[in-house]
Amino acid sequence: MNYSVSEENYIKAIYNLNGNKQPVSTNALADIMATKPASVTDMLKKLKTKKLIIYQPYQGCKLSAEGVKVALNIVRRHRLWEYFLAEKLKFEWNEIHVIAEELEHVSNPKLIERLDEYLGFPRFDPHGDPIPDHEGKMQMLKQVKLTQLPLHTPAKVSGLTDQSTDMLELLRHSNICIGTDVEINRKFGFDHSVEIKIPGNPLFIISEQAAQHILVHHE
Amino acid sequence: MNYSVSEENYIKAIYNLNGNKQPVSTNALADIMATKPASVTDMLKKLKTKKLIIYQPYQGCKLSAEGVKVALNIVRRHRLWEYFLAEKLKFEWNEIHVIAEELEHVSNPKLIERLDEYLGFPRFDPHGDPIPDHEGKMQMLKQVKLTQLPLHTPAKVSGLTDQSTDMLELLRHSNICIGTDVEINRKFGFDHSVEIKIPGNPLFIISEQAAQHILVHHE
DNA sequence: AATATTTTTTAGATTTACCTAAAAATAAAT
DNA sequence: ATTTATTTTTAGGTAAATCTAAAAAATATT
Ligand SMILES: [Mn+2]
Ligand SMILES: [Mn+2]
Ligand SMILES: [Mn+2]
Ligand SMILES: [Mn+2]
Repeated sequence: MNYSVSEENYIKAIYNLNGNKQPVSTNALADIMATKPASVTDMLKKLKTKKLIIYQPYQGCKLSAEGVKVALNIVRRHRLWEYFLAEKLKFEWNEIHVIAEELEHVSNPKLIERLDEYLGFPRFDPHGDPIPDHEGKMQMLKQVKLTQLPLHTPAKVSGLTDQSTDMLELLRHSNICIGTDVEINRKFGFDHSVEIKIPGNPLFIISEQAAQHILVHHE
Repeated sequence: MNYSVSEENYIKAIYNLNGNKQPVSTNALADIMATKPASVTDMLKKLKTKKLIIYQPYQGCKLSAEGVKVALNIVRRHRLWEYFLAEKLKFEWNEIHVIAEELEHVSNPKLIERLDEYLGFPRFDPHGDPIPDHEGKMQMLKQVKLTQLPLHTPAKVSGLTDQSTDMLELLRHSNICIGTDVEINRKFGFDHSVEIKIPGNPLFIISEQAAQHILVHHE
């Protein structure tokens, strides 16, 4: 099957709202899609007839098994293009998302397989999110929030729970990227801010608010 | 300005029918766009109000100066992506066109400039067609048919006037691609076939029929 | 010049993806 | 248990891009 750009964006939005697990409300979807609830209802009816979602009026919607498959494919395309943009075209990691929003809809299957191969089958995108393989499987890491990392324990930044422009700006200013080695040098009880050590960089402090959105993994 | 995929495809089609020089008929356009003349008329009215074409009912259409600019930009994107697909993703030259048809509409200007840079500012696409630079300028080669290349004159294959599957098969069998260095070693008066020399390859003969569709440039 | 043919445009519909305003269903508060 | 507020759906409409069928204009043929 082949889906319109609009259908694909809805499917991906439902997936991003955890619609493969819990029901997603019409309003939540309208909010994310920057559209009106009435438009969402129209689209939900359409996606239901295409058997991509499970939907009963007033009950919210969830992705069907087929819907999850379609969603994972879009996510795969999105993240592979993000990797390409960052790795090959040297875009900053905060610039890549908008461009990948467009590229993800170019749906030639052979193109994506060749791109994957060309990139060396990366398993994580530049934001640390896992890239589904051609079967939709993706590798998960056991991550902890930076706020919960024990003192003096070397770890690697592997994800972000806030990927807003403001957050990315802050991180770039602090020289933190996905893959950066970090360690907590000190924790401040007053505001729960943490002092970070990055090899080769001077020590610096980050707020609890920021640190709780930075995921790391260690051992 | 930002144009729809449909508008862009029409502009490019007009350009490909030499609509920057001669008027293009409604039927010719309908033919190329695989649509009905009535639909073409609708679109021509729209492109006229956007000042991309010069159009009077029953008189055909031509691109305006702005229309040519837009067209060259689409052609630039198309050919850069074709180069990427062939050079980096190792697609065959006959597979790349359809994919580039989609990619050309991803219209982030910085993306295209970065891609151009990443590819090393190529000036010709894998079919030998010139790639407009960011200002719309493109380098033209004085090409001659291989049949008209003088004996023992080193030249480079730079274009094809027949891009059929059969032609490709023949060329691939003979190790001829765009950019291949060739030289005519001998011409046979009987059937006007020519013996070709490619550095590092054994000599071989090609028919006049094939040779007249291969464009080369020399000096 | 009159007629026939081809080309192009208009008229009127359809589909997709939106919208606003109002009605209906659900959830929360009294 | 009512009333009130929130959420969601229906009803009806718009704009883009297509279509078919019919009318009009331009060309070609007698
Ligand atoms: Mn998108
Ligand atoms: Mn990402
Ligand atoms: Mn196209
Ligand atoms: Mn080409």
